[in-house]
Amino acid sequence: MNLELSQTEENYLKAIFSLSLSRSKSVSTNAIAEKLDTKASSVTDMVKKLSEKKLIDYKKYQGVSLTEEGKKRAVKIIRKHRLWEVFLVKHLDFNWDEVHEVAEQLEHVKSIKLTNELDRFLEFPTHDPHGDPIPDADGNIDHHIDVMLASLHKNETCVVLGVKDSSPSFLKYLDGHEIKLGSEIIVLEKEEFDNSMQIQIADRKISISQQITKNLFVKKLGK
Amino acid sequence: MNLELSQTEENYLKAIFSLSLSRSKSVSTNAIAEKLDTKASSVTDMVKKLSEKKLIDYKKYQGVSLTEEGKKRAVKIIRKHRLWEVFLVKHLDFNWDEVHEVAEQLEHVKSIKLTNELDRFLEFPTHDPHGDPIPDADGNIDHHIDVMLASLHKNETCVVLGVKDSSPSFLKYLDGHEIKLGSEIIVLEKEEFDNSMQIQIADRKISISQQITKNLFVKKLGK
DNA sequence: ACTAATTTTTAGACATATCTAAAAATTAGT
DNA sequence: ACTAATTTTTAGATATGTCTAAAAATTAGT
Ligand SMILES: [Mn+2]
Ligand SMILES: [Mn+2]
Ligand SMILES: [Mn+2]
Ligand SMILES: [Mn+2]
Repeated sequence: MNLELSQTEENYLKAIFSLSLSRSKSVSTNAIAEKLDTKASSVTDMVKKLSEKKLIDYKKYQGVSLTEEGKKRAVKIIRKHRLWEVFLVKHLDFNWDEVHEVAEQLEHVKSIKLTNELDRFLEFPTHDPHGDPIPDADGNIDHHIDVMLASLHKNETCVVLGVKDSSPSFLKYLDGHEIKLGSEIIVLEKEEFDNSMQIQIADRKISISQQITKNLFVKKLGK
Repeated sequence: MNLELSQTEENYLKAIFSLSLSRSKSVSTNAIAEKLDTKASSVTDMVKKLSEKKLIDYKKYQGVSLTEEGKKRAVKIIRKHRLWEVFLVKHLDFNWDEVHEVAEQLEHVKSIKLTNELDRFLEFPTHDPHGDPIPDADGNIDHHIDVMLASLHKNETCVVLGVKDSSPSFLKYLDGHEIKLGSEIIVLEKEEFDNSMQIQIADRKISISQQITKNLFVKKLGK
C-alpha cells in the first residue's frame, strides 16, 4: 500500500471533502464525477482504491465519506492550494482569477518543509485571495460563517469577505464592478420579482442579479 | 499529437540535454537509462515516442539527439528548475542540498506567467545555488567555463563558482568544510600520488581528495 | 574475418487511469 | 407493490509508462 498519493487520488480526496461540506453526509458517485469532470464508472474504480487505502468509507451504492486520515490528507492539499494562491497574488502579480489553475498544479508538490516555509514567508495568512480560510500546519481550519449577500434585507450594510464561486468569469465580473474583498455594501433595494439588488458600493449605485448575491460571502455590519 | 508533455517526457528531454552537453554528439540508450534510473527497454519505448513528436532525432541503434524544438523544451524546464532552486534558498530557508528534489517537482508546473514572474520576483538571477547558469526567457544560456579545481597547479589561486556534482552528500561535505560559492582557494600542495590537494581556504588549511577537486568549478585569479 | 561481449530492440506482461456500453441496484411515481 | 427512471457498478477497451526475458544488431578482441 503506497503512502504517497497520485495527483489524481489527491484530487478525488479534495473533491469529496468539498462536497461533504455542502451536501454533508455521504457523497454520491455522480456528484464526484461532475465535480471532477469525469465519468461515474471512473469514480467507482477510484473510490474502491481509496477505500482499500482506508482514506474513505465506501459501501456499494451507498456513496462515500472521508475517514479521519482521508480528511487530514484533503486538508493538507487545500492548505497548499490556498497558500500558493496567496503567494501568486501577493508576490507574483497574479490576479485572483488567474491563480486557481496554477494552484491546482502546485498543490501536489510534496514537501512538508516547502509548505511550512511558504506559510512563514507569507506571514501565516489566514485567508486566500477568494476569502477562503487557510488550514494551519496542524490541519485546523476555520469554517465560513456563510452569510450570503442574498440573505440581507433592504438598508442592511455588510462587508464582502469571500466568493463562493471562484470561476474566472465571476471574478472578472466582480473586477469589472470594482467589488473586492473588504468592499462595503449597502442594500438599497431588493426586488421581489427576481431577487436582484440595488446596492451602494463606495460612491456607486449598481444593480446586481441573484446569481451574484448568492455567491458573495459577507459579514453584516452592526447598525 | 499532444503539445503538452507529461512529466516523464520532460524528464527524458532534460536528461538527454544534459547528457549531450558532456558526451556531445548522440546519446546512448543505456546512458539515458542510467541517468533516469530506469531500464534500457523503457528508454527505447519513450525515445520512439519523442521521436514521433519531433523532439529528438532517433535512428535505431544510433542513439538520439535533441531537435531544435526538443532543445527549446529542455531549456525551459531547466530554467524553471533553477529559478525554483533560487527561490527555495533565498526566500524559503532551504539549504543548497535540499532544493533539488523539490525543484524536480516544481519544474513541471505549466504556466509561462508563473516562470517569468518568478524570474522578476527573484530579480533575474543569473545562476542557481549550485552555480549553474539560468537560461533567460528567450532560452539563451551561458555555458560553464569548465575549469575544475583539479586542473590547477601549486600556488595558483581561484574562487569557487559552482559544483559539478550536486548530490546532497557532496554538498554536505562542502558545508562541513565551509567551502561555498565565492570561497577563495589557494593551492598549497598537489600530491603526485593520488592528486589530492592541500589548500588554503579563508584562514584554514585542509586536504581534499581528487573526488572533490574534480567536482568544483572555479575561476583562476590573476596572480 | 570470425567469435564473443555488449548494447539495443522487441515481445509480452503488468499497473494506473480513463472511457463506452451493458447490467444491476436503488429510488421515485402512481 | 409494481413499474419506470435514475444511479451505480461491471465488463471490456484503450492509452501511458514500466518491467523481464529473449532476439537482433553492433562493437571489440584476437
Ligand atoms: Mn483555487
Ligand atoms: Mn481559492
Ligand atoms: Mn537541481
Ligand atoms: Mn541546481
